[in-house]
Amino acid sequence: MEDRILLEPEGIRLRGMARQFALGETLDCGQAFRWRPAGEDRWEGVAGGRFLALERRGPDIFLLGAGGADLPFWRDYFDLGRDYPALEALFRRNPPLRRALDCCPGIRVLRQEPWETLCTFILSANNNIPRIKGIVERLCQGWGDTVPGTPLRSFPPPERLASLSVEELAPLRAGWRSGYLLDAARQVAEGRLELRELERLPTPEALERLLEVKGVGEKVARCVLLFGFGRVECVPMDVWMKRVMAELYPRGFPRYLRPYGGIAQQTLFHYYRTLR
DNA sequence: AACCAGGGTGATG
DNA sequence: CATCACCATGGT
Repeated sequence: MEDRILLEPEGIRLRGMARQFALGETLDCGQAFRWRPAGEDRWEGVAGGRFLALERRGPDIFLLGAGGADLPFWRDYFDLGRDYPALEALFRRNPPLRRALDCCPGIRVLRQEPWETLCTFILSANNNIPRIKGIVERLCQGWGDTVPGTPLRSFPPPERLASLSVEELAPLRAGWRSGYLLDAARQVAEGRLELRELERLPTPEALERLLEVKGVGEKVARCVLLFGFGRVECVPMDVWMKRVMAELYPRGFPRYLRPYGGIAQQTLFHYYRTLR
């Protein structure tokens, strides 16, 4: 894997990884909300306070503008250390998953920042993806920090939001979710919720703690654990996945899939949501 | 106009 | 534990 990661003047080249990194399907499949298309096989966005452009060139993926100092961050964010080809081989032993993979291979599960993930999935409750994106963008534009070299802004830190009122958040047009957002911000800002501490906890206990945040139920908590803490065994059960599980896996995932249920889920979710 | 959207809460059986 | 109205907003 390391031999595929090359530092070049333009940025970081991921040699031969296009096959295991479908840009559009990964960046715009409802796990992250700040990436936007910027041309053929090109996407742009902000994470961790940094701007990044991704581009597919033939078999390679380029992380344009990223240097050696940024590599550790993007390696974590894009889960570059995981052997996705091996995972795909495992998934292909399962017929429903094989059908989904034949249609849309290369979907990765990102490991985003816990705070941003918590907020965006609080905002996702009974909401649709385009509108979630709009709310998140307005949140960043309103209270985020500038990102060098771009008109974009970073995701606002908890302390920035903790001092606000629901009235001040009205421009977000997030509706009743604004109150939940503020509760989370205050818990984190006041040290009552230590996201760094959750990192260390076993998944069931981290889940319990997340459920204590207002507006966070089972589904949102599992999204946070999966997309923000890399707990790839977590399977968020939204309306789509409930249908998929009822129809295709009435007895749950087979045992060999369970350690990676969250990654399997993301491909199944995308397949059955877009192509049904 | 009614229904839906990667749900959650609080109040009822 | 299961169900249900309700929540605010925007799109069909």
